[in-house]
Amino acid sequence: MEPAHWPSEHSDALRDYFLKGLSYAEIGRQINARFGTAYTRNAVVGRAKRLGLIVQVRMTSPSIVPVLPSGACLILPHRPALLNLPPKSAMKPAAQVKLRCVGVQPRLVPLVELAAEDCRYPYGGDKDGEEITFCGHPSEPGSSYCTPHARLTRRAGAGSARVAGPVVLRLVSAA
DNA sequence: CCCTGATTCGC
DNA sequence: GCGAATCAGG
Repeated sequence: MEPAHWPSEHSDALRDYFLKGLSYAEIGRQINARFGTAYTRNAVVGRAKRLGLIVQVRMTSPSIVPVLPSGACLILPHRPALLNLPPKSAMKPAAQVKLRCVGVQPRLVPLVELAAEDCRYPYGGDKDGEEITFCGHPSEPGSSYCTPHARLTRRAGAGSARVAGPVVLRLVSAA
């Protein structure tokens, strides 16, 4: 990794997605797809936190209430009904966020030319006003995506990449 | 089992 | 500051 620091574009995208309500994993995948990076969701979370997007609730155990005035009780005098920032929970607008970027070359088929068996994997949804095209690769039966995209929707790296594991410590009982 | 969120810790 | 490892919940 050359850039030890997040480019502003990445941070901007992160903030955008974050405020949009996407999950960290999705944000990470989106950013990775768009910029060709390899941020893990951990990285996204960590970055988001450091960036100040994440609400840090400082709840230390002891003495949550520093002072307890005999008469004055500050029991939430104000009730801000709605906050500017959407709560990290209770929101699922982007149910199925499409992903992109895989080792595949999308045919970028326009919607009008998209066949029934073509992988409906959106490309170009990054920028507003940009034409959205689709992967167009033959999709798996029963799925709307081609193999790589279908699996991209799921987990990454796994699948046929179970190598590089923690070795197979094999005891050679040579004698 | 899979997923995600959030924190901690070493680099 | 960065991100992997790790823990915790669904």
